[in-house]
Amino acid sequence: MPDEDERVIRPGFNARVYEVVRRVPAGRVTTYGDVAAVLGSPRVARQVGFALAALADDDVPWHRVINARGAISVRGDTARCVLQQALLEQEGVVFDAAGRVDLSTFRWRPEDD
DNA sequence: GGTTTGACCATAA
DNA sequence: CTTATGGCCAAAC
Repeated sequence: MPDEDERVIRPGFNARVYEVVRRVPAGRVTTYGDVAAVLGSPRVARQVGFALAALADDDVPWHRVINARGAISVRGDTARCVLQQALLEQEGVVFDAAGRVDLSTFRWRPEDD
């Protein structure tokens, strides 16, 4: 009975989120739902956001994770939203007038890894 | 160990 | 197009 993972990271879920986000290449974006789906359940999208909220590692490109609408979610912290868009534009991601990203172009999937 | 919350998502109006 | 409601799951209190 396999209770051991390849990399047993303590927190469990949030660590897996970080692993997936680290795989996102520069110039691409992914959605919370996609990350959640990779982890096993598309319903844990909220948890993905929560995990990134508690993030403190500079090794994780959290700014490459946006919501399914292609927009940056802001829940009380607008500063992060602006920073995120700036970082993405630095990597080549383009925002439209509504501040949204064309997911058809920049959406990244693990299979593309 | 139950309750609350949360960077979401899908559907309905 | 926007706004409102339900749900789902894991971590924090």
